[in-house]
Amino acid sequence: MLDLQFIRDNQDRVRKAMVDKGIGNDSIVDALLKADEERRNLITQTQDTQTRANAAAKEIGILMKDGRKEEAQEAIIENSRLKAELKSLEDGLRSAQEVVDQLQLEIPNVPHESVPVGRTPDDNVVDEEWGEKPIFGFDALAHWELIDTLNLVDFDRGSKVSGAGFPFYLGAGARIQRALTNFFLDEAIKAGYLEVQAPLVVNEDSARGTGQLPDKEDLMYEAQRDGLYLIPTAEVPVTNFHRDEIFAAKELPKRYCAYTPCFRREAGSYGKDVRGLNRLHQFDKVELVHLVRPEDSYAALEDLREHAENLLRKLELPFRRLLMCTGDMGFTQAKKYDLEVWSAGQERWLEVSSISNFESFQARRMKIRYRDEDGGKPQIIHTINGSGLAVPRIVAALLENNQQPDGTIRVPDCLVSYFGASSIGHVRGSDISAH
RNA sequence: GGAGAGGUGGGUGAGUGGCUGAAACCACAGGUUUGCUAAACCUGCGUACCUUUUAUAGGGUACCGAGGGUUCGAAUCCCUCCCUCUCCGCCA
Repeated sequence: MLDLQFIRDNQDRVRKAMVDKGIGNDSIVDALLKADEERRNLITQTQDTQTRANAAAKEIGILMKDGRKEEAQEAIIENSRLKAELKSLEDGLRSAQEVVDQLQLEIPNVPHESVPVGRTPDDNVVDEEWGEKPIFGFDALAHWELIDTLNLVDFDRGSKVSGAGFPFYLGAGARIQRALTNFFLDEAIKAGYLEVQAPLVVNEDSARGTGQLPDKEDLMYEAQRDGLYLIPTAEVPVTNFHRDEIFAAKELPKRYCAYTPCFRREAGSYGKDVRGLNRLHQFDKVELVHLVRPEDSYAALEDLREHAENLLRKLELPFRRLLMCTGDMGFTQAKKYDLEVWSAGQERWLEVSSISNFESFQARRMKIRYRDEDGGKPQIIHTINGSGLAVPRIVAALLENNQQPDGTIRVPDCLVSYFGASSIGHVRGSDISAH
């Protein structure tokens, strides 16, 4: 949510943002400004009337105390008229306010000046590629084939028990995910993040706070009876942790890491895009969240990005970084990077991290503020978050990139102690034969 | 799930219809003074919005869990909802 004053003062930038992001149309801005003007007019009138009514009520109190009953009675009658007037003013104000509130939620965040203008994913800028794509002397398999051979994941029974996109992970398949999760958390803790375990369901206010509502209901599973949503990412509970709070300046920055399963309803496309571990309705992820002063947010964005990239380097996975264009970056972001990992069996890039600066857009909705050392009014903070990292796609890439001629999978050095072995399926089936 | 109690400013906590945006204390910030692992005293100290032809300034309105209602006037009375605590039951 953008500041109303900002929208008033920067109409052109806001209109351009909507065009560049390809969201709505700028008649919303006109409607908003008109409703806002009406709202402010009504506020002025309403408050003016209230001032008079308050004065009258006070006067009546004094008259009553002095025992001047008749004068008081006259004043009461007089004041009743004011009250009726007030009623209609308030009704008008309420509906004007509703219009403003609703339209304000329909205006997207303004992209940072460094963000390329573009319409489609093709307009995203590839910032950097790192690492060597592996070259095999044999036919490289896709991870779903490797998974089958090594019996790491059971998709069919997942479908039976829950539905498509809810797999069971078995034996080494389960353990490699646990190893990755622990590795990610430990790295984050080393970097100074505070680990949190968050609720996996949130209420409507929280979903609105981080921008999942309104309009993105379809993204989330809903427990309607209890008014709760399954979290699509730990970003939602972790950022809302500080909703409606005012920090002292010295308390910032706040940096949190959280491992949670993530639930996504998104229908998505069919075929290869959703094959295997590429796209699931439930997946594990470690999320990183920063709450910072406004002037620090772009440095924090780079810091988080660097952290996530280092994880990929340690995992020895080739990856590239995309700077997302205006049309592909989303409603709430001011600037966003995607990290994509090379998956050698499928010969495609898989998104494993999305790192965004929301500036004050989320924090304004959540009323997360801080007070500067100099005192003065509380100011809205900035929020940044990013994955560090999404687990199943890392597994997919790891399986595909590290497959060996003998059918085993090499485990990267950084994971060996977490995983407890230097390869998966070294003795064919030994990990899972017990099952 | 059953029964009861309660939700006031950063904290504790007064306040049962008008002079209370809210006492007091603590915490915090600034100042004075004495000086020595600090104390005493003074002052300040909620948020949002509107507005004043533009100010680290003034004026106004709203907010005492949330939303409605009664009243000329509500933190104070009524209704609904949410939350917290205690006891009982159940339970990883």
